[in-house]
Amino acid sequence: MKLMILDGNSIVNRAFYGVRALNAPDGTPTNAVFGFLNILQRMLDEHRPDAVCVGFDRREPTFRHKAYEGYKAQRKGMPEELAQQMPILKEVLDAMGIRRYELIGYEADDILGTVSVKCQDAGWDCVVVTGDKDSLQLITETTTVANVKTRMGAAETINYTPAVFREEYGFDPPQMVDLKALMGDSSDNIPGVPGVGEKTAMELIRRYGTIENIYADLAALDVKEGVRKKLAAGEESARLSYWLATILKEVPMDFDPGENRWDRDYTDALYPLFKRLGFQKFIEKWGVSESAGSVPAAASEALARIEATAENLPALLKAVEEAELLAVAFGENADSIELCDGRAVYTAAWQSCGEDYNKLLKAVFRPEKQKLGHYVKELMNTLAREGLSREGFVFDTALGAYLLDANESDYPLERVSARWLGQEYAGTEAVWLLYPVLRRKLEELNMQELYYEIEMPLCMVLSDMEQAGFCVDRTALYEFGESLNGDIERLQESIWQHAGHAFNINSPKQLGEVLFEELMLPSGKKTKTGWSTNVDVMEKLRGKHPIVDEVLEYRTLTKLKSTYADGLLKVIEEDGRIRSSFQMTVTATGRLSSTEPNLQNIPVRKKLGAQIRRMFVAGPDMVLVDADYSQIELRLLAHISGDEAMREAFLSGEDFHTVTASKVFNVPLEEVTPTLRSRAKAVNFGIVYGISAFSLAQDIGVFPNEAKAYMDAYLSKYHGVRDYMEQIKEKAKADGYVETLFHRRRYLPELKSANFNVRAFGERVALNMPVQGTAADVIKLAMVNVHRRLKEEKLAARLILQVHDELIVECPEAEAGQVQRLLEQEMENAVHYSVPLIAEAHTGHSWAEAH
DNA sequence: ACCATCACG
DNA sequence: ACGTACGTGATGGTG
Repeated sequence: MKLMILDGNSIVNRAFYGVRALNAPDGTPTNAVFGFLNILQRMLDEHRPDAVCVGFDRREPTFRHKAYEGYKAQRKGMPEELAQQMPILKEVLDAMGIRRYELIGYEADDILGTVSVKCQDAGWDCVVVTGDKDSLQLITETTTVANVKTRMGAAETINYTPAVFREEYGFDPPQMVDLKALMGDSSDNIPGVPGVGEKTAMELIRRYGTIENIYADLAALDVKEGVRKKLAAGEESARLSYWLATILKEVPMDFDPGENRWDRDYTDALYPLFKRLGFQKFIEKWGVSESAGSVPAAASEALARIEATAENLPALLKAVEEAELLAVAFGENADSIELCDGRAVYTAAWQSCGEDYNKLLKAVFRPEKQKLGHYVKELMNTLAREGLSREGFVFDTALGAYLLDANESDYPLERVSARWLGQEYAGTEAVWLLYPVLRRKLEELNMQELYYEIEMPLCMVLSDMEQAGFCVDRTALYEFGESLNGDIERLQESIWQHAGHAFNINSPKQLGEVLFEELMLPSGKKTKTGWSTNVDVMEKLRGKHPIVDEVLEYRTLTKLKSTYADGLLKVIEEDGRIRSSFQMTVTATGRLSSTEPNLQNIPVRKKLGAQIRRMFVAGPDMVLVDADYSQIELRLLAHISGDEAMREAFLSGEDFHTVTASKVFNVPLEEVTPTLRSRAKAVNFGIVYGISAFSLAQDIGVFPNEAKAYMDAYLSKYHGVRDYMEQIKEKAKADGYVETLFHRRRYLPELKSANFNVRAFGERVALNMPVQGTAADVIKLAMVNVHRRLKEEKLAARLILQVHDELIVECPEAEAGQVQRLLEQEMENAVHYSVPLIAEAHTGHSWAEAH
């Protein structure tokens, strides 16, 4: 028997912050209740308990408050919007027939602790569902803790058993209390030991087990003197924190797990209540009906689930053989696999199948076997590691969901399923069911070419790039990092000298105090949480005090040191290469992004930073070929807007910014000065972003009325651009979205906002996205074509990096000339528009040399 | 977890 | 009168 108890306050909080605003027909906010029910539903599906109940905090002070004034001092601050939903949630639980428990003087945690022990005594298993980490101390062999996190509506949970906990923390669950005694908990105002943070605390508990052991003989600890001092000073605080963090397991309450049995035995009150709240989704999903009484869950007819065994493996292989299409997903490390052919969901694990498991994999991953997946590029990477073929994927449900709405931050299968199927299916069953739905939607939006000719083939290209990686000269990078130390130290000393005391220069807060309160530098305005100390502000203070330049240089150097020197050294692999991941479903415009590490923001603009690119090199006997588009976004703007003057400017072969300057400032081409050219350049870029005269003025350092004059001149010379700007905004408002030339779409809910700023933002995006997005489409298409040609022409060259308008290929020296031509050709001919696209390639032994 | 800052196109 | 350029990711500090 299994009982599930939820921490009502903690879950409702997660739900409140994780679910977008939602209201009942009468206007009452309901997002927290709605989110709570979603999480409840998920937990019921996952754990299938026999009994369910919920514990709540009470408003009254608890025994902890009485002993320690500071305890949760700030928690009165429950937002009004949430507070009004608490009684509604309780009403819902009552109507559902789920018991709730609250006890004056105690917290929900103490109820959870007590219930978990009573379950154990009664021979029941217990699942504790909470959003806080505190309850992890309750984990035992019979009590698991399901820790819920919400990320934009989707709940993710980790089920902690003693083993899972130990794996993550490196000590046992009861020691969670010791950990908290040392590190404290700012959200509960548990002080911990001042100056000891999470890292130190974890290390101490791993090594010494408990605070008792630590304080038994402080002198004997093998720790830094500073830490010993802090521990000594904080002993009293640690012991208080230990007591505060300990969850009670025997609060005075009658509790019998059997009395909490629950089998969706709703009361008559539930239907009208859900109607009132506008919870149609739950009425349908849970089969709540007017006539009420006990209604069983509207369990959809789930597919048969077949687990591979020695006996049925031949049958499973036969099913694979016969299937024309299979949805596939891997378990961890490809040690297990799940398949769906629309008739059943099959699972197989290496552990139970042994050699037969490999046989099954070989059958599934034959190139001609058509497959569906979720995040296919990741599946391909796994397959490459396992030495299996990556061919045969015809659809990626994550990629489909991204093209249909690029505004989501990520695309977990459950969420995609909920959105497009109206139900939270999981695993390969979800993939199987999503396929026809998403395919049809993509057709409706004219996205076939974008999807099947660009995004799907790109999976393989990116998978190859991720495996190839970029060779980095470790020694040179290390030495570069070391060479910064002296200057950083010198600057720090001098900055402290000017301030008259030591402080953390990396802290904007402390720096702001020094600059604007102690040194009284002029009106360092701009604030959100304090003084702004960013470059723009600091540049204006130049010459007012020697500390200013030093801080700016300190910033430059520490950025290079921490992010690029130290940061990149950490991720160089055994073979001397750095392997980034390219994200296909992140940006709202269609660009790729690069993570862990980000290789799309390696310095180049400033001299010192650009040194880093000398350490990005070709492998032995290889060279790098780097090709980039020249002003692709402006060329696309000329094409998309149909502006004849702009088009001719590009066709003339003259420098575009110079031509623009000549038009805007009304001077002959040959009289355009560098200043004029650079101002025209700023206007060109500003236009693409939907800039205002104010910001342009800020950017190029003139008065706003002057900037306004530039923009007016610009838009009258390039009046097609002006027309386009007006027309695209109108269209975006009418349609609710904008799109690229390949029909990549971005919805713009911002345009309907009541807030002026949000609306204005929406308008700028309406201008920018079609341009930036088309550029993204074009280079992606070029990548697919380059990849195909390198293969066709049997070259050893391989694409290793894309930086939005730039492609980098690594190849044997002998191939360089051919590759250079191939890159330029494919990039320039990916599309043919009314303005030619120009790409230039260079070869070198390092990125710096080839760029 | 969030902010501020700064690196890139 | 508003508040002021599009798109990203990593780091260090803070509560």
